[in-house]
Amino acid sequence: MRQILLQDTLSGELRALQPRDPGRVGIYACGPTVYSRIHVGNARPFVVFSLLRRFLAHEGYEVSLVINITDVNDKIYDAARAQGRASAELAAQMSELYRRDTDALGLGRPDHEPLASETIGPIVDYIQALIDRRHAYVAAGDVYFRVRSDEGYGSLSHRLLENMDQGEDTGEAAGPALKEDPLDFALWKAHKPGEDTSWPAPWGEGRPGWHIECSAMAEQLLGVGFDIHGGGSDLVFPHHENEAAQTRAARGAELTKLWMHNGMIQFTGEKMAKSVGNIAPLHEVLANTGAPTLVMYLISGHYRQPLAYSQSALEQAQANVNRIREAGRRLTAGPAPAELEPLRNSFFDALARDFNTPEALAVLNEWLREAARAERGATGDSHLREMLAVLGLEELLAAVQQAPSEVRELAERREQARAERDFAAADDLRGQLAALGWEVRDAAGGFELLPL
RNA sequence: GGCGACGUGGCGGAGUGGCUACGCAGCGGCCUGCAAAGCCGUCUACACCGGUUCGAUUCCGGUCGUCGCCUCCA
Repeated sequence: MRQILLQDTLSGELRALQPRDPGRVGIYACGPTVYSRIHVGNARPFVVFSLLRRFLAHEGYEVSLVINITDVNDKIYDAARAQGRASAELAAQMSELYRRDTDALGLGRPDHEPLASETIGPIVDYIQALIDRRHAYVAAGDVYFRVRSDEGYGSLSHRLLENMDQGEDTGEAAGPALKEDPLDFALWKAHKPGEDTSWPAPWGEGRPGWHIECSAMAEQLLGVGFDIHGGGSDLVFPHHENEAAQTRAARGAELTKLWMHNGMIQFTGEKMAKSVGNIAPLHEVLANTGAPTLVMYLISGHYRQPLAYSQSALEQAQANVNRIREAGRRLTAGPAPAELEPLRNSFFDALARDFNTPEALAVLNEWLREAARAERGATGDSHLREMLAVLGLEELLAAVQQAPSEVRELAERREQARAERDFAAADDLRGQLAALGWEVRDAAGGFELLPL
């Protein structure tokens, strides 16, 4: 087992992973709010944490990955209302599409995908605990968290309360100020006319606020003080700051041991976001590029850095994917040469240093070069298979599909023409093959047919 | 304004106090009927200005620029 270092947002430092329960790692990552289909930016944390899980499993850990689905939220009410639909129906549909869209990444499902709407009981209990401990108060059916009652508030996002731009909508029209302090945030929102879902609670009918669901769901599935909490860097404040505060206040313990945040996907110079409108829907991109190319694109930069989205970036990823695929074809199934072992190890060492996928890919390239250089007869593919599996790119080694017989026949005829040095006919047959969607290559012992 | 991060060669993108990252593109060569694929070799760097140091792209300070958060947001 390698020592695994990860950048922790709270301390701002690289920290060694030391699981709460030896050999077992619990990860909670914030998933989408389901009011529309997800985009490439939303896919980044899904991919990062799915691959991190693979790497940790590779290193011998038993991993439990939780990615939640927020299915009760203002945006869902708004979107459903605009479409004249029930909010629960919209949320259910978008949840299903989210699963389908992320399934298409080919990385499998998280171990748990809790829904806010199915965790109401624990959420209510959580809020009650906060009220009992005087960290929360009821105001006209709402319940608010008393931010100044948490001494640690601001520590995760590294900001001081006095520096906070208390971004309350100054809208006097917003009604009477229910909060004791503008910094306080809602744990529970009283039911309002026009909202078509609500649940009973000791302080009145309503629904949970955004942040409390994560504290509750994470605790339900992983307990307090689990190993890694992740999500996009845009969630550090206020979402994760609030989660941390809630758990500290309710349980007297830290929610997680390590905070891990991925950088934003940028499109047209700024963060890809629904609110900006610069969206590339995941399912559309996947339909065009295929999963390996998109995954390659996402791991071509370090997870903490911003990553620019563009056609040319996808083309680069496509080229990388093709090169690996080509290289894989020249290998044979079986153990890799012992002299390539150091490179295999360097690959995983790179991932152990804050999940440095670009560095790992550089090592993988070296492995490919050495494998090609050493190529005498047959080089085993075991290392490559192992490395690609951790990156979620195992399908690059899938066997090429067999060409249909009529295609093979054309290729045979072309071989014949070449043997007779009738190159005009040979080139014509190559054109015919291309028209059928097959590329013919002259190989050492004959020809090779590859789908275009 | 506050907080956090970043500015690397034509492009993408790691990393390091002194030693080729890596990939794409380019260039030269090998292979080849042609092509594709592949192999070998190779050119373009560390925003700017100071400081520390025998030596800085790498540490410190400043300048300029960019991004994220401070409001829903992966």
